[in-house]
Amino acid sequence: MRQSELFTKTRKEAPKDEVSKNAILLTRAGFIHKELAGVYSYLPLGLRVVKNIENIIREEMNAIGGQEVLMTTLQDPEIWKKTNRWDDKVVDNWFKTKLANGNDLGIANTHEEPMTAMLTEFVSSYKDLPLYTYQFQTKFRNELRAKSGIMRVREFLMKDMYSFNRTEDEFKEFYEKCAGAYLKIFARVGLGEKTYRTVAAGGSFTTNLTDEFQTLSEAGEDIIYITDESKKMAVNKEVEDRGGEGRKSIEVGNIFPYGSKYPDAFGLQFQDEKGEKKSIFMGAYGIGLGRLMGTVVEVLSDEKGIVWPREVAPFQVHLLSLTEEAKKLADEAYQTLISHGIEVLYDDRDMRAGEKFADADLIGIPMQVIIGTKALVSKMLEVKERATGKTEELKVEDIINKLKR
RNA sequence: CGGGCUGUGGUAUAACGGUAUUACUCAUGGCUGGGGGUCAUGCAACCCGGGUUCAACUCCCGGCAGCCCGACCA
Repeated sequence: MRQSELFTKTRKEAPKDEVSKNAILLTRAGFIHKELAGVYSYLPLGLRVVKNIENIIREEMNAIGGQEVLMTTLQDPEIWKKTNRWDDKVVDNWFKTKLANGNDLGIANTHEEPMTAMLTEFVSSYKDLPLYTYQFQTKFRNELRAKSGIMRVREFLMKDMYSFNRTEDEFKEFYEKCAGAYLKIFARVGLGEKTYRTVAAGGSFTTNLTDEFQTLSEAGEDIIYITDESKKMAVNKEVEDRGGEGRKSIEVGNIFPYGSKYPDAFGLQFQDEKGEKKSIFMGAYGIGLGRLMGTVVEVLSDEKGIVWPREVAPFQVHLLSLTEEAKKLADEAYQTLISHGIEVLYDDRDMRAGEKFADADLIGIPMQVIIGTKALVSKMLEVKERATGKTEELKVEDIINKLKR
């Protein structure tokens, strides 16, 4: 798209109410807008990143047999009472509201209960299993204190998958498969080097140990000990306090074995080949999309701004037209690139070169194509890699080939 | 939820018991044109309520909001 038409604009100064790097850069670059503490809107550039992350996750979830659904934000309290999780004393971060008739209504903070309850309508035989459902859905959690920009918020988009298996072995097999899919996701969003599968305590509703995926970052709230660098394994300090050199990290995903607690609570069971009723083994698998986006910014940005990895960047190419004379050539390059299906942010604004460079570095699109007086003479385009600053001279066709590869 | 700090144009800030500074943004025009350039003109603000006072953005009380530390975090 043409940047002259983009309604957001960049800022030189950090907002005074943000301290975290992710919120400062994302706000300055025009990706997000804060509505309330811990409540952020996503602007065109930010939404593109979220959608890219969503698509990566969707591909990996589909690859392991996930079926996408979309469940509701408004939830029936009766469902939650069955597992004793409606009471504020048990789950204290509920947002709740009431119907016009005065009845209580829950506002989604997770979906174990409604998902399990819904499936009683469809699952009753061993032939119906295994089943893996997932969704991208907004969760609301009444955190006592929102903090760290988009890392810990009260309203956020989450991918939550739920697994339903016939046997514990079948469940474990899937659990490992999903762990593998998670590592692929984190690698694709550019965090592979720094992300570890981490043994953690399960929290209030799971007695078992669970697995978290932790990305090393000074902005993190957790501390992990790396147990095997080559296998990317670690253990959370909350499980095993060794002292010594823990590393700060951000929890970018988690997977939980639930056993049969939730399915049994709703009578979600199946009949095996012999007609016997059996319990279902359940698991849950979460990734917060906003937190993942914030983590990418925390880990990969530099002093000039954000550095998006290729697969999550809002555009593939940032085309900069530096002078009035270069405009015609830049227009042609823009048309050629988009006609080949390449997503281009075209800085066609009437501004000085310095400001365009600064904006491009702040916004962080991985490839910058710069058209100024140099290009008019050589007929070659200057291609600059945002991450390294390296430049090379290429023809438009070469750029297209490079991106298609 | 406990403790601390802070609320001034769209953004970031200054000063003051007598209605408000500067910069950026924005608008118009000039010079400029490869790393947020420059000159001129202009638009635009004191979180809300109460109190003290001749007079409150300023002091006091209450509220609301934001940030930080801690606790919490399926």
